[in-house]
Amino acid sequence: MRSSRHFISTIKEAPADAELASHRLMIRSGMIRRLAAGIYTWMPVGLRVVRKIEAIVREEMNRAGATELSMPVVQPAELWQESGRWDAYGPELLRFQDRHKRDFVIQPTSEEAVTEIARAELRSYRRLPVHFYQIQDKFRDERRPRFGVMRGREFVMKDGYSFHADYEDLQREYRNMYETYTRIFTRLGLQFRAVAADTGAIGGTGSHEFQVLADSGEDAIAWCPESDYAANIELAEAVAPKAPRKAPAEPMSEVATPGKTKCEEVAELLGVGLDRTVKAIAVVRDELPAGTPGRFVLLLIRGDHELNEIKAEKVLGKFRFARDDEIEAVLNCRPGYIGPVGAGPFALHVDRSVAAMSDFICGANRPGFHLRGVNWGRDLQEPLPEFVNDLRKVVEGDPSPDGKGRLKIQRGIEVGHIFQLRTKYSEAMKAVYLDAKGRTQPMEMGCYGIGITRIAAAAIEQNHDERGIVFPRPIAPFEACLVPVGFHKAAAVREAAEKLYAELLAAGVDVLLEDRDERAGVLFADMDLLGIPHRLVISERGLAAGTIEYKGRRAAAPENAPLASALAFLREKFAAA
RNA sequence: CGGGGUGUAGCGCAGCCUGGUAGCGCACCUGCUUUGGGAGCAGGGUGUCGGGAGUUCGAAUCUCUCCACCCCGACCA
Repeated sequence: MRSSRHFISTIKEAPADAELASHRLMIRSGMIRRLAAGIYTWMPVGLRVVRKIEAIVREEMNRAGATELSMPVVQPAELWQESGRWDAYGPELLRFQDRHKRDFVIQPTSEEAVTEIARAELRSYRRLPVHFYQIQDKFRDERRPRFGVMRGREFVMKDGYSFHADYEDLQREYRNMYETYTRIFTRLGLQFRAVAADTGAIGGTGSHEFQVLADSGEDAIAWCPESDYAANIELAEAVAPKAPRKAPAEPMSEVATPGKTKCEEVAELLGVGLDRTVKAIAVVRDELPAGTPGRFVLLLIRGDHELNEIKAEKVLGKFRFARDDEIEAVLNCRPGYIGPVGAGPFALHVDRSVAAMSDFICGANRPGFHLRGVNWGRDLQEPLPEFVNDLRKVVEGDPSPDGKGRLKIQRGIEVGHIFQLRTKYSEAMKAVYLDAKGRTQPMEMGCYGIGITRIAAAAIEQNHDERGIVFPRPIAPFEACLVPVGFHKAAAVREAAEKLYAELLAAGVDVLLEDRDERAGVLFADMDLLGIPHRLVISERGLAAGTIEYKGRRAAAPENAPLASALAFLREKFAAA
């Protein structure tokens, strides 16, 4: 490819709203251009990266025994009503009507469409297992799209769906996909970690996420250096304290804490550790009618811990945070001073750490006052076991749930997710087959996603420097570039460049010939910005000596090689990289 | 969804407070010079000042309204 014909369009200044390095660099390098919030055009250079990622994913999926098909982006509402997701998915599901006023959706994933195929085509156990996958556009009307294509609304995803006669076979395919994903992300040149994950809205049991490690990631993962434990922080269990609760040592007393509404402030005022305080988070379960006991809940979390909403939802079902006016109406106390002692109609749900505390500090349900020396059993009723649960996020240094050491916390970008769906969709949509004995059975299902376009952003997030992107070779828009200095001035340079360019192309090297009529500095800067991993420079100076200059994108300084053996030299560098 | 902010040339911004008919840098076009790390000089403005309504002799500027986009929050007791 010649740069003069490839629409290279770099800019020096990125839009002011591009926060993330990857977002900024993708704009500056001309990989993407924004069309609307969370919606981007893939420019020629960016599209090459996407296509390379797709090719690796496709190759490994095919190798793993999956079969590619392509389902419609526009899908009828009936299918989604049948699975229940028309109601369950919420506003992220983009819906519209056609000219006949019939409802449609733009697919955010394709469980329904693929199950429709499965139930029509897979009538016999003899046709199972089957694994269909597709690589194409998805649309999710994100509440807040940001970070360029990292969290865009329209994006490219590889989504695969497998159908099995029994759970054992689903588990076999799940392991197969775990290994396939590991191979894919390794080949893509990414640093990643597979972690146990929550199954979330998609449903089912058993799930792993593949997280690219990056400080800017939106997810937090907890892992144990001493074992192979790794989980999304949403899921990671905070194990119950082992030490028995200490006996009460202080009497309960009220202390004035005017203006101190946060645990941090109260702890500082009283000169005690944050882990001696308890915060009370008021929530409401709207599905319980007004007046029902348990509609208002007070969640008790240790002051130095944070609520894990996903864990709380597993215990409580759907809930929302109480409004200030609701708290005042029920407790006659404003937020900041509420607590479990005398909390009236609020049901108490207690984190395990709090249940193990004694002589703790909490709000007094009286504005401007907290209680200290509070103890379970003595000052407030000992909570029943079903009201003591794991409600908090794990923190660095917590014991690993597998008992083999202490947890570390790291941030990550979710680029892959595999699920065992079991029979959630096959039962809802009656995807059944006949087994060897002629009995009707629901199919066991798995689903497996990879965020193709997000990988491009994640790779840049993980690989960049002050001059621009540093692409891993497998996904670089070009694996090498040939930069002639004086292409439009010196016939000798042009001839040598054309000759070597033809030789590299014939050898199958994915090379960009920089034939634009620009100053050398512009060409070098652009090649660095684009992150081309290997660079060859032809110049009059070099030609006189019979040499060509080589520089790796990460290398500090260039080196020279004989022009005659440039191809062999480049191949050595490829092999070494 | 809640709070805040911003919309002026392709991009980054100034001008707005205190109304007088639009400007800077980059990019872009022309010419000359330059030519191995984002060149220099000279010339060129490519704009419904987000849309609409209002106040006014006069609105980018003041008022109202709508829209778009961005940021923060939605763990706060």
